[in-house]
Amino acid sequence: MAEADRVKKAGPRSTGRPTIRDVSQLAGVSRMTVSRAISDPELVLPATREKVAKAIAALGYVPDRTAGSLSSRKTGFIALMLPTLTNANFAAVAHGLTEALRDANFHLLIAYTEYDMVEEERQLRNLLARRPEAIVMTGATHSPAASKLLLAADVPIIEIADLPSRPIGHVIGFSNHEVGRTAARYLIDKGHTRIGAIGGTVEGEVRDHRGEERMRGFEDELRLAGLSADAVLRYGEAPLSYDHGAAAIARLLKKSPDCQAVFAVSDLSAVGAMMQCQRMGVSIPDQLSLIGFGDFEIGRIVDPPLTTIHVDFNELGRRTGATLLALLGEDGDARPGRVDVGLSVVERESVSKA
Amino acid sequence: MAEADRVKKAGPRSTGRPTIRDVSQLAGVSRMTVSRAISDPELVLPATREKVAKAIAALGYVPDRTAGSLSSRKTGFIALMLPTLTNANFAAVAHGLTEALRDANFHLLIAYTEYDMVEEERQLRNLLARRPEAIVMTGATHSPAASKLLLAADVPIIEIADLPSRPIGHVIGFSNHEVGRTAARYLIDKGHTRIGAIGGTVEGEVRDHRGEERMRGFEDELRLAGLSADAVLRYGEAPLSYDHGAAAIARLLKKSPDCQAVFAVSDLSAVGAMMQCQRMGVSIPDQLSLIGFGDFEIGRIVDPPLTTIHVDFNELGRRTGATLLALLGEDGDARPGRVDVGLSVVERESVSKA
DNA sequence: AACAATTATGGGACCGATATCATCGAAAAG
DNA sequence: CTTTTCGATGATATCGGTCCCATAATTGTT
Repeated sequence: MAEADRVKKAGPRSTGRPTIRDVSQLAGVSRMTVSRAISDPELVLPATREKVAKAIAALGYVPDRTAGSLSSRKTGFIALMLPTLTNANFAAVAHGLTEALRDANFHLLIAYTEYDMVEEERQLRNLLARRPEAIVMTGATHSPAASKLLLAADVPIIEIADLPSRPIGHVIGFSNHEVGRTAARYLIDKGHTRIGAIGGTVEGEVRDHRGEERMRGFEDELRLAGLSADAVLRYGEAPLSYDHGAAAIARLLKKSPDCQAVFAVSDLSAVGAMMQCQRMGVSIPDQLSLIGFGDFEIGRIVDPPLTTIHVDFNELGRRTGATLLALLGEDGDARPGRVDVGLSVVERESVSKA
Repeated sequence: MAEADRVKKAGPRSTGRPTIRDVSQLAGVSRMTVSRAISDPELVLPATREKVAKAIAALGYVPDRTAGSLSSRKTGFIALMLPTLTNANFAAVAHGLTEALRDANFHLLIAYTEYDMVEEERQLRNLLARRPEAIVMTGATHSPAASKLLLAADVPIIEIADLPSRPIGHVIGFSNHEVGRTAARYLIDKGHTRIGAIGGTVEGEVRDHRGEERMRGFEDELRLAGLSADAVLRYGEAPLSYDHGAAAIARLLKKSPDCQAVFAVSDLSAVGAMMQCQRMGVSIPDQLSLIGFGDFEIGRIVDPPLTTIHVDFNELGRRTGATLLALLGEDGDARPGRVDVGLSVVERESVSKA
């Protein structure tokens, strides 16, 4: 019988909370049996399992995963790096991921970069100290040091919401460049020729790389169509919101009063711009067409409803979760995958008909 | 000199990543010195510190907090239980908290109940296994088992966004009952007598206890004023959003066509209701006054701007963070505190003037 | 100068689980 | 009836840090 376990008392550094040893002593079995009864019940006789369950309930025992993690070298953590949580789409990703990982008993460790690469690196280091079993990064632009840390981490890495040409690991995303191009094409197809855009990357310092990518795609498509990109305005800093859009559109229209159509890199800016137009007596879509990005709920609510480019962030979160589960499950398919969840134009009424 | 540390090789169960032992051997000091150089540099001579720093950089060493947590019995985790992340106010709380805890090197462990008490209990158990140093619960209505778990956890507990009469630990919140009463009083003051409300708790099964509390406060105030609470409609289930408000207001106006003013337990429902009224040709505020709760950004955007009840969730998150830091810092003031962050009416234009 | 106090560092046990291998009894195979 | 196989359980080392106490070196005290 488990003699060694029966006599051992809690050491001086113990927390006082019941441990697996207390359970084993009360149940009259070894610690290993308790461990198995919890994490792999089929290996234990039903009668034994019952005894253990009783002891657990009697003591109010809650296993310590910190200890378990150290021993098994599996922490059950997934690191998720987001620009911010106060953005419905990123929140949706986090939500979808949590959902997908819930039953596998993984926990998400979320960190926010606030669109700052230095902060990203700092946060990454903190995250790494928790020994996550996989890392999910939003975007694909990292500092050299951060890239090095990621490579050295030796765990699956998934870059999401982007489609980098030189990815570090797996990719589940969409092309932000294509978003911009699609927006431009859409406005061009509607017959506009004086076309502008508002986004948040001030000259010289890029914070929101994905937003900047959308701006570039937009510009590229304009040029391809032989149109001027003069009315593409970069103003303010991420995170972009209503106020940004309002200020940006005011500037833009002052600079380029003949502008017929505008792409906003975020629906939030787009809506802010819309409000500002109302205040300035600029009618949408009659005097100015507006297309956004992100398909935020608010775009359905405003009047006129906002035409926008939709990406299924929920799907993105779910796909990421499923990939993670596959990666961390059985064998761990090592081949880095690349998934493009695509995008689509949601036609509503903020763009004038061709 | 550290002879024992110099010879020891990595064991068979090692991950292969550099450990503190590798650093100590390369730097020619003991493990403890490395540990101190990292977490308490003042205890180590600058020259030694330098040697350690070099070794750390050379190896790309990242400390393992799992091991550190086990040993020090300080995990650096704060558990945060939220109904959902896809709600700007809760996201703001999470954001504010993260912000406040960032420099103290704490990590937030977030779990979502989806407004389900059974799920809350399950999530709580999972959270507890991570040995958080404090637990932040949204709301104050828990299952008996959950309450027992919380009590037994033996760590500071903060209940937020509510003002329970029999709290488990610290409280930082506001009275949801008072929110309802304030809304009712406001509408009454504006001269309305046929007053209704829409909220999401179906008869018999309460999911959103805080929302239900707001409904009750609303009803209580109506009764106090000698008004009928017949037009208080419970419909649908949390989480409440636009569609809920739209459906609910349609029902309500069908049932009580003479209703003059309506309180929605959430701005999201209120905005949905507003849209539905537009579709039905009911003019706001001329034919129907509308007041919401939560002061979501969208309320500023819609037309007419939504009158609502504001609670500073940001402040709530910050206060919670500060309290946590104090609690986990020096001495750990044991007296459970109680903070009411209050509430205020944001007068906009969705309520007709008296 | 002798002794106490302080500072810098090291040695070893320990935190609470699980990996791994050993053991033991019962059932299956020969 | 022995030998092999298998299923259930146990003993022990180990994961990678930090706590606690010991020790050596330095500084301060009278």
